[in-house]
Amino acid sequence: MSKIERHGGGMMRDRKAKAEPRARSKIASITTVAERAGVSIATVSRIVNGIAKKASPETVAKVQRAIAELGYRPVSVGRALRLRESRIVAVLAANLSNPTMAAIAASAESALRQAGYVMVLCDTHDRADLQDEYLLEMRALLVRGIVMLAAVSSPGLDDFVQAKEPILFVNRRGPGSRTSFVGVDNKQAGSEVAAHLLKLGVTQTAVIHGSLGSSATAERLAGFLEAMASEGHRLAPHHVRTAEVSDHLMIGLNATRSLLEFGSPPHGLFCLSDLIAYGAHKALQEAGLSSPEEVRVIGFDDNPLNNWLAPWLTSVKVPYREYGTAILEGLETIWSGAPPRHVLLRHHLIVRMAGANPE
Amino acid sequence: MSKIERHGGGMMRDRKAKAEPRARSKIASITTVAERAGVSIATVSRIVNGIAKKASPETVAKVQRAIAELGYRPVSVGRALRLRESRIVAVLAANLSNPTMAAIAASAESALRQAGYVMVLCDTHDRADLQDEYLLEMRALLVRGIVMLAAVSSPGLDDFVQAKEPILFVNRRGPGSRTSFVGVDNKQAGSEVAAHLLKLGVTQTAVIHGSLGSSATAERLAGFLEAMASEGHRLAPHHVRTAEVSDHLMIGLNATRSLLEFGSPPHGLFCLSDLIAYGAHKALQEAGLSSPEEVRVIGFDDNPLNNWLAPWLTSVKVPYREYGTAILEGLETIWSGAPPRHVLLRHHLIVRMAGANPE
DNA sequence: CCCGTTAGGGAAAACGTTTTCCTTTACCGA
DNA sequence: TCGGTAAAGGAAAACGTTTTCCCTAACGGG
Repeated sequence: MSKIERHGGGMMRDRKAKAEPRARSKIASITTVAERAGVSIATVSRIVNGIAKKASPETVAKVQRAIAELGYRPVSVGRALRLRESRIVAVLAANLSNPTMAAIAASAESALRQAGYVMVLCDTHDRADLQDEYLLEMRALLVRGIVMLAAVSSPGLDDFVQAKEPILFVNRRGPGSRTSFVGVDNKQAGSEVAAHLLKLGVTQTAVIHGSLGSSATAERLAGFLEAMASEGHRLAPHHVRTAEVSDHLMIGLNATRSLLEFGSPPHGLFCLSDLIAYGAHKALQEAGLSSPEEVRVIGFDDNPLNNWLAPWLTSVKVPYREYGTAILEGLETIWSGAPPRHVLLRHHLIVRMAGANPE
Repeated sequence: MSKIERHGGGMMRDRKAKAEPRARSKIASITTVAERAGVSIATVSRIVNGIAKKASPETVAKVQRAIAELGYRPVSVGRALRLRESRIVAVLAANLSNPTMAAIAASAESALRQAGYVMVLCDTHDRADLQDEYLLEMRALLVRGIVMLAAVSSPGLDDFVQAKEPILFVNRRGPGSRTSFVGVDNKQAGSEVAAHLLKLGVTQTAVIHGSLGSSATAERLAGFLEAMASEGHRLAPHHVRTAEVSDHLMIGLNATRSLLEFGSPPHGLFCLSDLIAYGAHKALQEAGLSSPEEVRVIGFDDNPLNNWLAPWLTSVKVPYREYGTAILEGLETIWSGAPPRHVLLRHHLIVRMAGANPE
């Protein structure tokens, strides 16, 4: 205060009164601990980090007592600055309102936490500009790794990949071939769906998909179409549809509505995500078509709620729970300097046959 | 390398070969910018932070050019260390597999991001020990604020509240009365549900709830029971149920199953979360009971998927989307030093009447 | 001509770590 | 006794900021 008084008046102050770092309850720093234990901060640091052979048992005991008494915990920020790397891992998700992505993010959080990391979660809303902004922000945070949970292609992303930043791609592959990846075998899954329908004798099929910019979408579609074609069934162009909206639910609804305007409905409808399938289901209901009896709807992801709310929906289950550890391992591979790997998690086709009215 | 060679062999190394901070592509620091622009780092800092009246227009131009050329962005960690406070806001959620919490977290992320903050998201799994561990970790990160998205009571939490750490409680109230809160008026909502049922002539009702440790649960229940009682309807003890599991879906399933063992089913079933309602619905189906015709099921939260998958479920809609800005405002209130406030967001009862078989 | 003010900007400290050197003992073998 | 080595631990630098002082030059008023 006295320093401000010197000027004699408040008019001249051109910055906000923020002045010095905020008070907040003082927390113990390594210096406090060192003083209390009567050693140097170097020794405290070594003991905290378990560097052996550098302190006598008595010293270790002294220091640990001081730590306990003061409730000391190293300030990550100091460490990060010195090491030029924090214990933070960033997860950039394309769309957190998608239950599947949210579930994968949650799984990643657990796995990262157990390994001592902290997750920063960002929603890029599938926008290239936001994604780039986030990438820069994350670099400024000195994050230890970046997990792209469904990346969109963007100039900044290319730069980061080029610069060999530690990036792991999940579900959608990264640019170029030298990127690490965790996901499912979308193409294989697509062809399994085709096989399943054919086994049921369903040959009149249609597909509804979201943006083909996503490698996952493109691969699912390719797998399905190729498997169908190899059995002699080629889908008419108007049987492979999408809609000009970004929300998958609305894609399902709108695309199915317009699909039904083209003559007789298909007997099998492959929706490239569960959300699309929900939308499709609604459109089918509107049209008085029951699923799965009249139109067999197949989704992708297998939202856990399907067991409770969508007993009519056959879906490709992706193993959310396993994503967390796979992501962690993927990051560790990157950190170890090993060449990039592609890890494919096992999926399963969950077949549900219950009618819309299950009584 | 040469330093290691000195020892002549690998046996003696007692630390991992990590040695010095990792290489990574060198990113520009404030020093680089200062040198390039031919000014001091103090000047660069002032210009970056928009401190007026301290640099001539030409200097500003020079510096900004240097910044652009180098692609400089301040390293948050350095700033955080100096200010003893980062731009990170931590969100500690009780259960990220709950779609409602995930949605609120996603909403918070957007709002925080727009205000220039970065969200760290943690899943406490409703465990006191994990929550405490996270709290300490977040303090070590020098986070600017902590959002407790459904807190569990824990010793560490009490400490933090005592220490006046900037904590905002969401959905579940914090310990003591001097804590900031954002949520809905659970009690009022509970009584509205009662009123709704009574208006429909439904007086035989039951309630299924999760842990009563949650203030939200307790308030919803109290609101409902009191409103019922005030109209002369008291629920039998076995009509207010829970189940000894943590998963809300299973609570709904198990509690409803055992409820149905007690004579005639209620005509109205208030489930204190949508997930509980989904479980209840399944149990009702098993028993051959249709909803809403025979048993009117009412949920809470109104999962966005209800419109698509649960046309039989009337539910209290909480405004997810509004949580983000409310949370941001709540934090800003705390930071401004104003006394704690309780903000109640508007809820709505969404009435759905469609039968289980909507054709 | 002198004093006071202001604009413009630099030097340096501080934030909390980790790690590299360096020093001091103590001990052991020859 | 000497030389060498190991154990134990300290001093100090560095990481990238922000901010407090401080300095200089210019300028305006008396």
